[in-house]
Amino acid sequence: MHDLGYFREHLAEFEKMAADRGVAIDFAAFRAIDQERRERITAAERLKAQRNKASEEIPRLKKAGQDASALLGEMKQVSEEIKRADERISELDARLADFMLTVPNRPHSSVPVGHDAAANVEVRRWGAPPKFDFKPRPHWEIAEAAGILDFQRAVKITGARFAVYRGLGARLERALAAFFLDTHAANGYTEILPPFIVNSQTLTGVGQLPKFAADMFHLEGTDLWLTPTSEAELTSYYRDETVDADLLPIKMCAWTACFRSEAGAAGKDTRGLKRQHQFQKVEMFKFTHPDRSYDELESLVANAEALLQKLGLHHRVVQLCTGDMGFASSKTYDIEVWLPSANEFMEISSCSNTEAFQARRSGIRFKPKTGKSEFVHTLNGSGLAVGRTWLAIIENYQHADGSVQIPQALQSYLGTDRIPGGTGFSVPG
RNA sequence: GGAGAGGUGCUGGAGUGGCCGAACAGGGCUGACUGCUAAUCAGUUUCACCCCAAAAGGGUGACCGGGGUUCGAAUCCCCGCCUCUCCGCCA
Repeated sequence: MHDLGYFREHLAEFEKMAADRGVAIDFAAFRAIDQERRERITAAERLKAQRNKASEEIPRLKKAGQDASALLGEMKQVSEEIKRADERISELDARLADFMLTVPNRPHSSVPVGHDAAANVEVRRWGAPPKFDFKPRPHWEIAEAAGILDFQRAVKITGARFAVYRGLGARLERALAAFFLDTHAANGYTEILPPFIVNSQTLTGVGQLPKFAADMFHLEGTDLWLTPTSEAELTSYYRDETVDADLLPIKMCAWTACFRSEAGAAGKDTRGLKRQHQFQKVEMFKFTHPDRSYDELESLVANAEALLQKLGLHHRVVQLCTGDMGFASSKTYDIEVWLPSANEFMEISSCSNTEAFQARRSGIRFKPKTGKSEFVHTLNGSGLAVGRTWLAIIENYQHADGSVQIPQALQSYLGTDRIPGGTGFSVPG
């Protein structure tokens, strides 16, 4: 219940947040429950003080050889009353905790107010769309013809929204992940290889639970889930710890598979790699001092953009408005890469400062030189979504003959400068 | 998966029903003292919640987590989680 004081103190700001994000939250119910809880605690604690006094009195009476049975009987009554009161208090505690866990983070004052993506603001663009003297094809056509991607057999193995990468396709995925991780390492991020399965507490700490249970894969009969993003693992790395202030900022990166049930996305992006149940992502993550977190957000975005620049991919940076931001975020920049076949931009990275939202839920503090320990700020950003980068390369570097040119930065990882085109539209056996 | 041992404060480690928020040692902090460092001496050292306008003060709870027994639980009982040792199995 250590969030309670913080919550009460900022209630007005939370109400403003709900309006800005366009979500309905019953704050009146919160106030009523909070009020009753306090009254019950006061009453219960009075009884407990009485019980404690009697607990000193009883052995004294016994030692003096006096009869304590009257007091014993009275205390039995009191104990039962205490038990009933405590049960009601835990019930109220649970309701307050549930309530607080479903309230999203407060947006930073610099975030544009709006209820949907229409209110997002483009911050900058880099590069230009590639020019084709033929009609550019979508990546699934090119890739299946080239024999580097196979959806048909993925259906056999698992089901819809899964993919099999093959030959240079598989190697391109691996090359991208390695290129990303090596670049991050050079920028001072420590590489982490975490578990891909996480427990409920880890997911609650980042804000995925309890609200978004339906968007994840749950392992039946356990408290475990397939991770939807390594942001969860990286946050929980320091869960319930107080880190040394001198260590901040702590920068980490991780390559993992990510799993999303994509509930509610039926019929959306059903062709191609864009929206899969399983995809790979390299994540960048920072634990920072509260005074530095917005500077660190800018450099985090710059680190992600630099990857696209080295790959020569046209992209833009968009600042999300209040209504389009994620549950845990105070401020988010999306990076969107150009997609020739669709003639539009596609999200390839999302970089957020959650301020102390996740740190509070996860109990991550730092101890300053003087004074009390404080919550750190946590930042996360894709650097980058590997599958989406893969498809962006296939589409942006395609040739009329179906072959794909490989950007310079990737050639040593892939061991070739081009993926040969295929003639048919089905993957060979 | 089977058998056993165990989980106490910043750390090590006592504590088997009331005198334990917790001995003792170490560490940290404050002060004193000694050219400096070191040593020595004295003091101090958790967090959450409730009452109180606030401060001062008072109170409640917390010895892995959750239940139970009892007037009273770190201590007894049950369930769970985790760690260690041995055996089995396995990439």
